[in-house]
Parts: sequence; C-alpha cells; structure tokens
Amino acid sequence: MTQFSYQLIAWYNQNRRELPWRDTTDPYAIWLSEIILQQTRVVQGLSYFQRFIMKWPDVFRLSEASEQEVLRLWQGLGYYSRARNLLASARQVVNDFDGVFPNDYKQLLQLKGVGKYTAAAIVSIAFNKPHAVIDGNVIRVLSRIFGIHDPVDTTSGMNQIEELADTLLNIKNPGIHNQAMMEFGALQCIPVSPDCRNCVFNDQCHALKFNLVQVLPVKSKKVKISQRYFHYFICTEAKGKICSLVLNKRSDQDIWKGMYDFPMIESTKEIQFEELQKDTSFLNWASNPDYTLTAVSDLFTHQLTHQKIFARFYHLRFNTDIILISKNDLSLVDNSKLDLFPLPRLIDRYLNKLNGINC
DNA sequence: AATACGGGGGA
DNA sequence: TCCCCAGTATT
Repeated sequence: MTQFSYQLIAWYNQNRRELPWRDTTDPYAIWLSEIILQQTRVVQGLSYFQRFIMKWPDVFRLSEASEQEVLRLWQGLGYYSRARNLLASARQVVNDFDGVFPNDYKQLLQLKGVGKYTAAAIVSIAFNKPHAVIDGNVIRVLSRIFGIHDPVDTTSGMNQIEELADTLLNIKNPGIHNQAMMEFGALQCIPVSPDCRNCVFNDQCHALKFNLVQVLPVKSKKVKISQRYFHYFICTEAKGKICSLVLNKRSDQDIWKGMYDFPMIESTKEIQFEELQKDTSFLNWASNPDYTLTAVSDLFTHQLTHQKIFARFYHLRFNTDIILISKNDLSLVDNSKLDLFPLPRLIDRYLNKLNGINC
C-alpha cells in the first residue's frame, strides 16, 4: 500500500458519510447510485436513490417499468438521458445477462449510460477489482496535490491524471480507495475555498505550496450560453367537472427529451402575443381554435449550463372541445392525472406556483 | 476532438 | 444574479 493511500483511507475512516449504498455490495444498488450521482451532488441524489430502490428493489422490477414511470421518478434530477439509459440497461442486464450484473469492466462498458468512470466504480466497489475511478473529485484532488498544470480537459492533461490515479491505487482495497478519493474531494478538497489548514495532505500539496489552490485544476474550454424564448400555451377545456389541458411530449434532439411541457412557439427574442397569434404554427394543431386569453404569466427565467431560457405562459381557455388534428406529440390530459407525467423543472415550478390548473 | 445534455448551490 | 460544477453519448 502506498503511503498516500494509507493516509487517504485513514482520513476516510474518520470523515466518511454514512450513505445507503455504502452498506451493500449489491451491484444493482451500486450501479443505481453511480448513475444518479453522475453530475449530481450526494445531498441532491440521496432521496432519489431511496425512492428508486424502494420502488424497484432489483433489476428485474426496474426492467418491467415504463419509461414514463422512470422519468417521472427522475423528475428534477436533470440530464434525463441518464433515466432513459438506466431503464435500457436494466433490460439489457435481464435479457443479455440473465439478470446478473456483469463483474467485468469491458462488459459493464456495454451498458448504456455506463462509461469509464461508472464501470470502474462498479467493478471496484461491488467486486473489489483494481480499476481507478476518475471523476471531477479525483481530478481536482490529484491535480492540486501532485501539481498537474496541463489543462485537464486535454488529452495530455487527462493522461497524466490517469497515470497518477493508476499508480496511487491501492490494489488490495480498490473500492475503499476509490470511495475515499471521491469523498476527500467532495468534503475536504472542495472546488472553492477549501480549508487547507486542516488538511491531512497540507505538508505535501503542490497547489498549497505554490499558492495554486484556486488555479488547479486548469480548464481550457469555456461554454457559450445561448438565449431562447419559450412562449407556452396552456390550453384548457372544461367539461362538467373535468378540466383537461394539452400536453406536449418532447421528442426532438433537444433538452428534456421524453419529458412533457405545453404547445409552444420558440423564438430568439421576446414576441408579443399579437405577433404569436400571426405565427403559422400558432394552434395549427387544433381544429377550429376558439379560445379566450384568460391570463398571461410573468417572464420566467431558467438557467441551464449552456442556455438561458426565458418563458412566458399564456392561458387559453377553449370555448369548445379541443380536437387535435395532427397526431404529433400532443395529447389531451385530465389535469388530475398531471402527476403521472414527467415535467421539466421550469414547468413543475410554474404549475406549483399556480397551485394547479383550473379551467 | 468538440458539443450537447439539467439543475442546484454558493459567491 | 451570475458563476461553478462534470460523465456519457453523439457528431
């Protein structure tokens, strides 16, 4: 065992959080936790893990779920392709591996949504095989302590990280070592303003010695943020006590694929309602649109990583039955059934603020 | 090799 | 309000 791993694991044993997926060697639970934790903080993912494991305790149960159910339980976590891939992989495991999780790195890579990081995490944590994980925490810890100055989003920089991670790996306890590395990055060697005075590596940390803690890891790429305007139409129809509204299932190569929102017109700038009405696509999915504009929302902003969405909601109460003429992704839904549908955060927030749709 | 894909937390 | 975070699939 290297001195580094010895110190790291000693720190881990003192500071580790108790988390449900740390009480098990069940590869299903470990896989599920790793998919949830991709791009997601533990505090945010924890309750999702518990709900998933409660609802689908094993890979067979999950494989029988519908995509809509899985997306609905995933709602709010973001990166929804993870949820779709989760279901696809569960079915892969059942169909191709008799429901037994593969314990081989290369086989795990065949599963949708499982890349190098997740494959290494599963084989090391569930099967104690020596594969070093490399995630954002590991990159930060290694680049700071050992002074990797090349940008980590380049081949050169990443090769150095990989070589270092492989060298340092504790091959007797790769699962513990990997978890300790990530926990250390998550709790001690945090992105901004880490508490270096109380760090077990502060006598050997390159970044601390050369005052580079705020500089490392170096990243070369910067994202450009585009701005999009969503003009949503909440179209309702009242039939006795039943209030129905039109939902749109998103299917394009775009954000929120598989999630539901409303019919809308998108533009690159703000547009007045009078202009929207003239748009050729305005309500072109309804036969005989006969409506009353009953409310117009404030402008909502929704910040994503590389786009900023400005949304306004127009409430259109139809005076006659809504008849959908194009069999695209639209459907007429009873508003009491709304909680069956996976909704993007923006939509969910608006509906909650509204305290439900009324016709 | 470059780009797209959500949402939450902290400065 | 803006800035930061970061695995995988696709192109």
